[in-house]
Formats: sequence, structure tokens, C-alpha cells
Amino acid sequence: MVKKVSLKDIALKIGVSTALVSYVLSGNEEKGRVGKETAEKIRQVAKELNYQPNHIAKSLKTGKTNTIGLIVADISNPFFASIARAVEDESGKYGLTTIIGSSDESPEKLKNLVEVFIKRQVDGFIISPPDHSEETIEYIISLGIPICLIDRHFDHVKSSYVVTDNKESMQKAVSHLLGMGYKNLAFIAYNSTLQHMKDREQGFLDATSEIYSQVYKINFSKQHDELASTIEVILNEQKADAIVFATNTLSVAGLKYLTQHKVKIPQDLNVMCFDFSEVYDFFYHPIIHVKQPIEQLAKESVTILFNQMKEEHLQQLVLNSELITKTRVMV
Amino acid sequence: MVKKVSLKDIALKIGVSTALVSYVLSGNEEKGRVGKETAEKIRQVAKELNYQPNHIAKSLKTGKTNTIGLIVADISNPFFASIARAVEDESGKYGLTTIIGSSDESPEKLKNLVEVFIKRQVDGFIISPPDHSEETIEYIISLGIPICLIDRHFDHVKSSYVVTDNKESMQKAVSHLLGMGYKNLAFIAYNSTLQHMKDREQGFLDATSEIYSQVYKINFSKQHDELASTIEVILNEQKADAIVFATNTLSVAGLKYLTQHKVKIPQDLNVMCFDFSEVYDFFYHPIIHVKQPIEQLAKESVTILFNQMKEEHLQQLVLNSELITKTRVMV
DNA sequence: ACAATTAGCTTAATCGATTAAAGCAAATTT
DNA sequence: AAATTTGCTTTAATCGATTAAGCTAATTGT
Repeated sequence: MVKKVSLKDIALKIGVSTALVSYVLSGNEEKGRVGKETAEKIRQVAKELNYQPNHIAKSLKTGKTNTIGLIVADISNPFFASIARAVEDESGKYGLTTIIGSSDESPEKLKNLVEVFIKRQVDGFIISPPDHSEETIEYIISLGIPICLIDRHFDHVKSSYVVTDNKESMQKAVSHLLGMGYKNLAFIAYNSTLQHMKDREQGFLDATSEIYSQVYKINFSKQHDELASTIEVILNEQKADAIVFATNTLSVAGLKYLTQHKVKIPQDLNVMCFDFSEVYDFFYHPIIHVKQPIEQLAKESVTILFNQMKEEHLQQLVLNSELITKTRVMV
Repeated sequence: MVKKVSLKDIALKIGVSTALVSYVLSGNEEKGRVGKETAEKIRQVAKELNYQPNHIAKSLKTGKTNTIGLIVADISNPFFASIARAVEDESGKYGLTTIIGSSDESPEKLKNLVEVFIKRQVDGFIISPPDHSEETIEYIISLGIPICLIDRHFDHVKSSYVVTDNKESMQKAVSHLLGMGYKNLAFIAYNSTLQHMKDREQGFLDATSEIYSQVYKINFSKQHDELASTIEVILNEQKADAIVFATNTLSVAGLKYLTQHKVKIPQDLNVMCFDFSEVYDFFYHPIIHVKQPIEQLAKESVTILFNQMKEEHLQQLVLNSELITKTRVMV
């Protein structure tokens, strides 16, 4: 391992103090009132020796690590993977490094991850919180650590967040379905107290006040079985003409179930999905879905967090989503 | 922000030196030869004050950050997202934190990421290297930084790695196709000098020596157009009865193209894919594919890297994959 | 001409933990 | 009784950068 060049090496070589070198290289010449020639010389030698500042020493002194913690439900879920990718790219632009964790929708796991990340002294958090994790979020806030929630938030927790306009998106999307002539809708969502889930449900209810519809909620932990039995009920008892799925996992799992049970979409039953999935491209007919602005969500969350790390102000952002009714054209 | 508790606070409270506290809390009692009572007292007060050691100070002193850098082609690609998830989980068990980067298959981006991560003083790397990135890998090695390649490696670069037995997997899989009666095969791979790609091609060639077959290579950067035209050629000119795809991106993109062009699988043409994808579940007939042991690859890479961080020895590991010929049963 | 300012640079403390070396009793050996 | 060992603990240097405070000589003001 080659020995690292430190401020001291530069200082020694030129014959000045490390203080001067620090002033110049951290861009505080005026503050240190460094002479022009000396400054030039320092910069030159620094380049010559290929000086790389030691992040860790800097962190120890300044208390800032320039690292942020991103915690999502599951990084192997394409939705969150896309968020992670965009957060990673965006935070890089600000000189921030991102460490990632998956909560598996468990408040306990979230708490553990948060503790690990705090020990690592992250400067801020971007979190897509699981159900019943208010305490941990409030704990972070109480420590004065900047945080920006993403995709989900708690109405009664005072924090920054970036979310989609879930209620309006859902309402518009379902209205579109009604406009197509469907009259007996089923809505499948997770059993959750999270605001985004409640909003999506409300959007569905607002849009379906004049027709027959049913809302089904399934538990995240037993979703496989419950989804299957729910769809059975919808097909055999409710005899709905379209199903609205509230999330991307539900959408994909639902489509899979329908496909494997030879239910033709949209002939036998139509669907309305939330979030984009690659699998939509494998249907001959377009899968109507609400496309959240994932990249924008991620980028804005980084920006909001970054601002919050400098100044002390919260920001809430609600972004519009897009209703996709046609298959992308294959060029 | 609540003031952090340091060694000093504990020392002060008890009336001992910070050295003693450090010895006890870092588990070096014997080394410091600390008295039993004192040690107990220190532990007690540490718990009382909820002492959390300062990672950064420790890193500065020890030169170890307990952080590893994971660089894959694209974290939003499900294959790499799964790897990332498993690496994250596994490294957590060793007390390591993972920072992730996406190279987008570009050697320049890789180099930049590596530089950023080195500045961050990661203790080691797990990298799925893009084509033509030998230099950067060798650079890391020359710095004495532990590294374990994953999924891909360079035959002529002396490093640790964990890969699948690409040649054998492919050979077995293609033989299976032949056993099913297919006699005119097409192989679609990326144009790449990476060993795993060459191995997969060799596996294909070894298996098809007795029948008619064609190998097509497309460029990663123009894959969309080239894949389309290649499949056209396969369908219209070669008139192959089955296509073998060399990677998961090719598999999914190929299936998508075939589906959208109403090519029935397996009636009109069968396929053999590499890696699992969620989209396979949307076909009525099973999609034959080679399933790499993703989790195991990831776990082993962490273990190998961890060992390498302690002792100075390289390790190469080749794992077996599984040939999937049936659809998973939906319970 | 003499005080006040300013430009240019250094000193030294600090962040928090680690660890070799040294100190000092008490206990043991010679 | 002197010498050595053992047990327990402290001292102090160190990792590398930051930054308030201090110092000196040159410059400016009146």
C-alpha cells in the first residue's frame, strides 16, 4: 500500500505550516489571508504529489461525513432499485455517498438499520418507511438528523417528504376506467395505515361513488395466499369487470395469478395497475397503469435533503404521475 | 442534536484514563491488564450513558473503515439488484457497510467510481467489471486493496472471484435443448472480451458441434436495434428452431421482441434463457433457463473479500447453476 | 512620527479513539 | 533486604484536517 500524501507532506515540502495548506486547499484563502504566490505554490505541489484529502480526518473534525442513508423496503424490488439508482446518481452530484438498506417492510428492521447508519454518522436519511414506523422516524427527527421521506409519509409526522399525488392519480385513473365503460370494480390494496395507501384507496372511492365497487385489503406478510383467495372472490362472487391494484408488487403478482389462471386481459377482466413493470410489455393489450415519476421523486428527495442539511427548513413535495393507457411502441 | 458520549466522558465519570476505557470496551482487557472491578465499572457506566463508539475516530486511527464498495453494471437491473441485496445482508453480518455504484458497463465510469470509493477509503471492493476494465482492476490490486470480482472475471488478471460455471452450464443447457429435438440453434450474446461471455459461447459451441448453429454478437451500446435485426435474421434467414440467449437482459429483451411480433414460444420457436426473470412466469409454457445461484455468489464474494481483508490470500470460486425446465408451481 | 491597521503566516487545540511506553505499588523471588 | 516480577493504571503520541487565536513586519492614517 502506497503511503498517502497528507497536508503535512505538502507543508513540509514547501516549508509552510499545515494551516496554510489547509486554508488554500479547502478554498478558504481569504479567511487565512494567504499570499498569492504561496497559494499558487501550494496548489502546484498538491497537484504534483497528487494530494487526496483524507475524508475521515475531515469528518472527525467537522462532524460531517457527506454520507446519506437510503432505506427502502427492498432494494431487489425494481421500484426501489430504480429509486436507489436515481438517488445514487443524484447524490453523487452533490458529493454525497449513499449507503443503502432494506427494511423488508419491518419497523424493527428499519430501527436497526437506522441505528447502524447513525453509528456510521450519516448526515441525513432518505427513507421509504414501512407501516408503523412513526416512532423511528420521529426519533431521527428528535436527534436533529435531516430526513426526507420518499414515496410514503405520515400525515401526522412533521417531516420533509416527496410523494406522488396518490389520491388524484388514482381518482383520475379509475375515472378513466369508468369512461371505458367498466361498472363493477374491485380494488386490491395492502392493509396499511400508511398515508399513500389510504390516499390511493380514497382516490378509488372518490371515483367509484356512483358505481358498484369493492375494496379488498390484504396483509403484506401473507400476501401470496390472500391475494389468490381475494382474486378468487372477485372473479367468482363479485364478478367484477376490472381490478384496480394499489401497488406494483400487487400489480405484478395479480397479473401473474390472472395469467396463470387463463383469465384473459382485457377480454375476461381488465386491470389497472400502479407503477410500471417490465411485465406489462408481455401482454398483447396495453396494461393501463399509473406511472409514478420515480426519477423525479428520487432526485427531489436528494435535493430536499441536501437543502435541509444546510439550512433548517422542511419541504413537502407532491409530484404528478402519468396515466399510461397505451403500450410503448417498439421501434 | 444531543451531545455524543465519548470515551472521555466515561473516563471522567469514573475517574480513570481514557486508555483504560478503550482497552475494556474494545475487548482488550488482557492487553491492557485491567482490574476486574474497574472493567466491570467501565462496562456498566458505558451502558448507563449509552456509549456509542465513534466509528470515524476509530477509522482515522486504525485506517480501517469497515466499509466495502460494491460496483455493478446497473443497480436497477434485477440481477444486480438481487446481488446487491444479498451482499448488503451478508456484509451486515460481518459488521461491514456497503456503498454501491453503477458503472453502466463503462470502464470510465468504473474508474471514477473506484476513485471516489478509494477516497472514501473502502476496505475492499466487490466488482462486476465491465468489458475493458482490466486496468482499473489491476490498479486496485496494485494499491493492495482487497477485491473480489463477481459474476465476471478476467482470465489473465490475478484476483479473487466468484463466478458461475458458465461454460458447463451453457453446455448442459444447450444439450438439453438438443435432447428435446431442436436441430438449428441461434446463440445471441454480447460482443465482449469478458471471460464469462466467452465461456458461455464456448459452452454453446461445445454442445452444438454436431448440429447446425449460428452465433450472433451484438454491441451493448446499440443493443436495442441490433437485437431486433439479429432476431429478424434468425427468423427469416437462418430459420432457427430455437434461440439461446447469453444474459438476462438479452433474454428479457428477446422475449419481449418475440412476444410483440407474435412469435409463439415454443410452437414457432423455442428459447433458452440465462438467468431468472419475473417475466418468465407470464408465459403459458415454461421458459427454459439457467438459474445462477445469485445469493450464493453474493454471499461467497463477501466471505472471500472478508477473509482477504484479514489474511493475504486470493480465492477463486466457481459455483454450479441450475437448469430450470419447468414453470414454478403456483400454490 | 507614532499609533493603528493589515497582510501573511504560525501555533496549538481539537475532533475521539488507539496503543506503545512508562509509572508505581504490591507481591514474589533470591 | 534487595531485586525482580506482576498487576493495574496513566501518559502521551498518533491518525489528518480544521480553525481560532496569536505573532511579526509592513503599510496606512493623521
